[in-house]
Amino acid sequence: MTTQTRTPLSKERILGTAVALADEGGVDAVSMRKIAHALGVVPMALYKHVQNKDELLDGMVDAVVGEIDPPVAGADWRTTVRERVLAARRMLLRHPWASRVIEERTRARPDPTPAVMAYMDSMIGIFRAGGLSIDLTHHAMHVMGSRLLGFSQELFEDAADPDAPPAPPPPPELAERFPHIAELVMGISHDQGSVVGPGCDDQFEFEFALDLVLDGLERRRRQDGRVASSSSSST
Amino acid sequence: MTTQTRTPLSKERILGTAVALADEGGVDAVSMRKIAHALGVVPMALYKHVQNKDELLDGMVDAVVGEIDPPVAGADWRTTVRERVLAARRMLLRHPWASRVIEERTRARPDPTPAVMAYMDSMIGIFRAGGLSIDLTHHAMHVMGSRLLGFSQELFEDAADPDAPPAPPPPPELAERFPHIAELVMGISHDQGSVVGPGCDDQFEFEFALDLVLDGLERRRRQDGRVASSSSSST
DNA sequence: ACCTGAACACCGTTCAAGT
DNA sequence: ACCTGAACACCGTTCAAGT
Repeated sequence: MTTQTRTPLSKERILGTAVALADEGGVDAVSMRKIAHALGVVPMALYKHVQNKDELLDGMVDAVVGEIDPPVAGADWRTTVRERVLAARRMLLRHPWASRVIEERTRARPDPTPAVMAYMDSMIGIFRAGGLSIDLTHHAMHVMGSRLLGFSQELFEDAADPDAPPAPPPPPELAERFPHIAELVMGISHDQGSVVGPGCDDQFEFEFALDLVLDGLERRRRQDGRVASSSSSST
Repeated sequence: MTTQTRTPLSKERILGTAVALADEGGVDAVSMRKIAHALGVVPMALYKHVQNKDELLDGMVDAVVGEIDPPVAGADWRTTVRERVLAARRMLLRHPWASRVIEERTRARPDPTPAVMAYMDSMIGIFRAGGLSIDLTHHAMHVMGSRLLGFSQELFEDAADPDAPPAPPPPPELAERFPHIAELVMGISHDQGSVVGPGCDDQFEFEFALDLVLDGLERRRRQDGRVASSSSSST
């Protein structure tokens, strides 16, 4: 009905609308019918620019992975990787649906999408330039794999909202069934100012894990140098 | 039509059928209608034992998490955690749909399901008994979070099937666009017997990452002892 | 030749009608 | 009072009919 009809449909416009819908309403808000409706178009019109929904999801993945800030030049490998991963995390926080879709689509396709390939290629290049052996770089990519795309971690999920109600103290029945969880929740609370825990600082926890992994890789790199790659590890 | 009608419907029977369907056909094979059909029952009959599909998925999560072998007694914390995580991985390999569903449902619920809580409680107990501080245990749980449930990692996904066709050498066009990936693929191939890489040994890569993390936690634990928890880290 | 509406084969779930 | 079939509001996608 609007003048939107002027603007011709294109894959970019479709992907942009799909990403916007996902950002607003989660991945369930992305359907061929809803995208078409948002564009003032009949559902079947989308199939001129996109083969099917899987290809649409691949396009969304490429769009957001392409948003990740490029690596900054001039620092050591550890800093460069760290910044790049934190940039990836910022993208994932902007698009909460993305980690799920990236994982799903990467699993479903024979190869990752081009932007994901480019991201991986760049990351491998940083490791290699930093002096990691091919073997160690390969292991490093696997280690980062579960991390750099930020899957899960929030097993506690205490709601990041700082204005949330103070969260009821753990019911005594929980303390009885799960004493160690209860101790942890209490302990975390005491370490901080507030009486009952305001939940976890996800950014801190993410960086803790990232640094733990980077420390380990740097240690392995130095060992590699000393033992001249005597271990013929698998793959 | 069969004598199945004799066996009364129960939540256990429904969950067992749902898990079997998922094991065979993936998570898409799990629908209220298909479960009902497999049980020789009308779809609405399921709603007597299960409030809705989300509750069914929660039940499936609890069923498979409950399958994880309990911790073995008498070893140091590092070995105990290692064995437990490898047991979790074995469960995830038996039920390839599980990591996705566990993540989805854990994200959607206010608290994890009871079996997941029990698993976490047990894991926390192992860390604490091993001498990790409450703070460090908390960080450790976050670090393990993305790992112990085994999300992702397979970014390469070279098909674990050892009898797969030798995999075509990377097309020269790929080597041009993604030189670092190409180098890695070639390098991995050379390190092994075969001419072109047979893909990754996922079990090896998993254990490499796990040991990297456990090494890092053990190191932090020893540091903690020396500095008497001077760092008042967030959460 | 192009576009598109109706239709197909699915969903989870509601609800009223039948026993 | 209980059970259940039809119906509702959705899906992605096919395909034939209309321009």
